[in-house]
Amino acid sequence: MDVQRLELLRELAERGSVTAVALATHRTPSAVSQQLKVLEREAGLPLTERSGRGLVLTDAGRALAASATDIAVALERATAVWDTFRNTATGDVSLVTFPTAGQMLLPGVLQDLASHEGLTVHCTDMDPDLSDFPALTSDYDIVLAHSMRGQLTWGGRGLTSVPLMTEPLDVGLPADHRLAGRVSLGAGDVVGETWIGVPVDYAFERVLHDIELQTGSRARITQRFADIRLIESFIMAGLGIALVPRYTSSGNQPGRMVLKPLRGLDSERQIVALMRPDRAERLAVRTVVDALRARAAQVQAEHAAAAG
Amino acid sequence: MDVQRLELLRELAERGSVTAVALATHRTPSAVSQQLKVLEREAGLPLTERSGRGLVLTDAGRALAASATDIAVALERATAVWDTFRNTATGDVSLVTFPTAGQMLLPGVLQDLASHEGLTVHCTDMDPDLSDFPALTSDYDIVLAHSMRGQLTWGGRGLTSVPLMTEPLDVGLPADHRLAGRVSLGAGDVVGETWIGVPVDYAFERVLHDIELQTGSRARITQRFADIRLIESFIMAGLGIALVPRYTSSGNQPGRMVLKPLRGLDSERQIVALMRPDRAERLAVRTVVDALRARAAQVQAEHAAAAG
DNA sequence: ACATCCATGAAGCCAGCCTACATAGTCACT
DNA sequence: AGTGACTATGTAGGCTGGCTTCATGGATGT
Repeated sequence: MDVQRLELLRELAERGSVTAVALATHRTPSAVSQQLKVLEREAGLPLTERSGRGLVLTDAGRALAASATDIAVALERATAVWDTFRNTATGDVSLVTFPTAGQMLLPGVLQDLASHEGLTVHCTDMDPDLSDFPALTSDYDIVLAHSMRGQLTWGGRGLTSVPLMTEPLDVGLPADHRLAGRVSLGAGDVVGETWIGVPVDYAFERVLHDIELQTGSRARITQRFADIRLIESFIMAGLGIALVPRYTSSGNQPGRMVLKPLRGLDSERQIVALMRPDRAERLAVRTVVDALRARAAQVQAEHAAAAG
Repeated sequence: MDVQRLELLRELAERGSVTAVALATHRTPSAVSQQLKVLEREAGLPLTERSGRGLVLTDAGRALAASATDIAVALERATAVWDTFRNTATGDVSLVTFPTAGQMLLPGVLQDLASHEGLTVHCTDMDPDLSDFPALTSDYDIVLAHSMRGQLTWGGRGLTSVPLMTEPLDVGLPADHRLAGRVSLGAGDVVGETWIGVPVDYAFERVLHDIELQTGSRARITQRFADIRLIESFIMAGLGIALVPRYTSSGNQPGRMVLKPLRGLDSERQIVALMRPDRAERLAVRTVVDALRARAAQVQAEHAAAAG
């Protein structure tokens, strides 16, 4: 009963094809195929079966892959033990973020982690919503993901999820807008405005939907952008209003743009760190996550202080 | 980070010497030493240190050995998964028992397990109290142990313990004894008798101690035997009375011996199956333990019916 | 001081896992 | 229907890594 082989089976469960597993583990497909065959012979029952030109796991295969995860967790916990004894979080940690969260958190996090000799964090950004967050955990140690409240798409898949912060979505207005003097806005105040939206199927869309549901009117959306800077430039040009994540935006720009909270709506997003459970056990990974949490708390505190 | 090596470290933690580990794992001491050295180099910190001509684990070594157990548990759980899918508990299970429990349970258990093709149970007996029950778990899958209530010497050591039954300790009397007509006996009734005891430091001794404590008198013990049959033969010969485990003894022998419960005393022993946690996960082992539990319950039920 | 018991080092053997290459089945597109 | 791309999987051979054997050195006890 070999751990390496079980690991291969788990990779197969996640990635779905022998070739993908081979790519990910720096081996040839032949090697993977051979090892799986050995495992199957040891098990004494079929773990995979062909389906078209690929192959899929049997029930037994899936069950075994699941317990392989437990083994991986125990293993990583063991290495975390000696990392703790050396008191050094070392190694490489890969992280993928969506742009806004990265801009808000990562510079500070990397500065905070600079003191950790031997700990290298590799960061990449990837468009949100276009990418399947859970799937990314196969290729990155940490995936910064966001979700609107209530839609807990992950966690069910056996992934570890650490909440970092909840960020309110405000309404961004030009500074000379007729509503710019208000403290907060309700759905009725804003539904008639010209909106700058996000691409269809982006998560923010739901808040606009809620506004429409609450008022019974349709919002007029003329532009759709993914990039927050682009949206803000349109707001400041007086071309419309938009939902803007409070901490991520450039904030109130005196004379150009103001942010107003939405009331009576569930208008905030959860930002979480998403990980495969075994990866989450690594001391280096936990160290980075802790830094993320600290930084997120700091950002929230700063904004609370500024508002109060 | 290799599982095999961690396993070796765990064996070292249990057995205390490289040579012992080598013996147990069918390797040469040199091989063990080399592997431990590799592990140490990987860990980047000392896991063992010399002490006299042997060596002992450092704190880090012990911690790592402990997490090695978690890995072993996860691993055995994985093999249990596929055993479950094959629906066959196969392989060899080794068991060591003290004589009385073995006589009471094992014949029935082995009969019950005869239907399991490919499951072989190797049984051995060993003198109780003389042997250190927890230590035996290194060499046997299942250790049948007994303890008096309140003395939970094991469990603390990270061992898995499954209770099988609690067996009352009765007083065995010759059939023509003056107390033979009584339903039950108190400490005062029996303390003045001539006793046949067990070797000093046997667990039963505690009940006699309690009797002495309760009455303030000393019991007169003239013979000390470990073997229950021998004790019974002395009772029937009218040479004294003794504590007799109710289910294990030959029971009431019309015209020769009667058993009377002790009241007002905590006079019973716990019979448990003691296992290393990883071994306990094996389906074959669990199957045997289940059979033991069933048999034990049956024995208790039969006696309850006979008494009622 | 000697015998003994321990851990460990060096040299060499061998199994197991990998790569490279070749084969066979499945699918999509013409 | 045929061709090409893509899938998994066999076969042959090389290389790494863990084992054994033999030898060394320190610690203990008589």
